[in-house]
Amino acid sequence: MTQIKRQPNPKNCGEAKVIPLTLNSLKVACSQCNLQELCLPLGLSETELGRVDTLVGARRKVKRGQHLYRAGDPFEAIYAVKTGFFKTDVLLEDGRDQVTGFQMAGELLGMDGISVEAHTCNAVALEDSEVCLIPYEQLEELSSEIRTLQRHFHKVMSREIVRDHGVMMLLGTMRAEERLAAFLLNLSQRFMARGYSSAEFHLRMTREEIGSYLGLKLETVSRAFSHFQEAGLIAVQQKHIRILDATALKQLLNRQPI
Amino acid sequence: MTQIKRQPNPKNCGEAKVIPLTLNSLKVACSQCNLQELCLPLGLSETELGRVDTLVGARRKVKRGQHLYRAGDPFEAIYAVKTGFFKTDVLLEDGRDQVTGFQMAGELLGMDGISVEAHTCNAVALEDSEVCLIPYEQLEELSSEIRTLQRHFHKVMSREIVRDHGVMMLLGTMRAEERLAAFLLNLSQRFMARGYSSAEFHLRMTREEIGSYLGLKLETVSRAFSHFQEAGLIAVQQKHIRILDATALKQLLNRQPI
DNA sequence: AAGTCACTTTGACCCAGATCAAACGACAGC
DNA sequence: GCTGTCGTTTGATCTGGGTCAAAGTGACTT
Repeated sequence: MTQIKRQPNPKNCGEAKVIPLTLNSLKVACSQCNLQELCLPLGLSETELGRVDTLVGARRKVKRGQHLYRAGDPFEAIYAVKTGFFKTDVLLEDGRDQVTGFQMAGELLGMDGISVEAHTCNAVALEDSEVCLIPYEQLEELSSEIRTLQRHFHKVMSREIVRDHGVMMLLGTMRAEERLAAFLLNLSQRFMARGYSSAEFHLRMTREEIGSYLGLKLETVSRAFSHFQEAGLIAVQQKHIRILDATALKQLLNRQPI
Repeated sequence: MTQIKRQPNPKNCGEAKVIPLTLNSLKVACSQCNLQELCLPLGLSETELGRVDTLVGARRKVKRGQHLYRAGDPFEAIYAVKTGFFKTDVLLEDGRDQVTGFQMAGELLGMDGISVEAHTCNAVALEDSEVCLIPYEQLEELSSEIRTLQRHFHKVMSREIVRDHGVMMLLGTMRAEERLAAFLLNLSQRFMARGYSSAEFHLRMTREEIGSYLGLKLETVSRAFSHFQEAGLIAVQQKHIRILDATALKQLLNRQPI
């Protein structure tokens, strides 16, 4: 039951607290977690799951606006979102930045850090959140013993690569409204997979963050929302979204630009 | 010394031949390969390297224009480029496609296939090429025994994720000439790492393929090349590129757009 | 209750890059 | 050598989305 040492942090603000593992918190470790079908332990047997419980060492609360990790932080663990919502972003030297993804419950964060043993992007909570720490050293150890875990971890990383290809596609070939439609449908589908409504949800991110992710300016995102609303595809009120015509949204994607 | 079964292929054209492992081909397995410092076996000991030799089962020649694999093909192996040059691309239902990457000697191909046990993109040789087959089942097996190999494989996948983030950045925030400058500098650096000139090289891909990768139209790519040439940054003659002022190219990237 | 602040919407205008079109160059096959 | 094909360059024009600006909308503070 290893607890990851907190990284030393010059400024003492904006950082999250590690919750040491107690009998109480163990109750929500993987074998009892209702996210297990979406998360790392997918497909493990009862006994294997028991061993993964010993891997997931501690949980950590991250308040809205706080960083889970920052680019440059030493890489020690990957994180599974237990509750809440995160964004990851990359920062260029010249100040430009881009949101590379949004993560919700059951999704993993931090795999970018393995390559150079340091995180290469920032992870910020968009609402009060809680994550499970998965110390990487131990994950390696356990996954060399449990083949299913190794296989599944590889799949998770591979899925991340495939997801990134999808974003590249979106950024490289789609027009503004297609990008937003794809984004909404993707969110909708992920909320559904978690048992929430696929038709009605609350955006945790600002128009600017959506724009950054989609390679658009916030005004363009706002205009696209308004246009979708006028066309009767969705109902928007600030961050509250209701999808009225999912089929039409999907058709927007399959339309040839020429 | 396993040989991967060739996938059944309806059309018998455009597919590559598997070369069974012979005593002769063994001479160029990993332990004797001058690419080992760029490829999968990086950082392995002598004895570990010997075991990896038994993993890399066969090589396969792929002629220019042929597919190494296609989206939808069952995933059985990843590939290391031995010689030559590849592109990978994704195809959307509506016919739009995008190049997601270019791969040269020492680089790995096919990790996108792990996630759903089928390839999710196409890999096409841009010149006559040869790849080493790394059967995935055996890679899993061996990497659970050799910790260094496991670690290194994770790093390779993680590096792919980080690379994709770089492309997302490029597509989401950079202007046409910045994208092309970034592309040229990246190629230059990769040629250098392989012992070729970083200042002078031959593009294996068309303007259209560059454009697809960079989210631009081929005309825009061509115009950017011409503009770089007028500005004395490079000399272009068809696919032959000479970088005259790498510093200026780098400065193009660090310039604030506002 | 009023003020502040962060986010969003909407309008007017502009420009980078797309589109359309035509000419040009390189190379393979006959 | 000629010819067809494919890729590239260059010009002219158009437009989607960026930019700039101002007003609107909550939500939180005092």
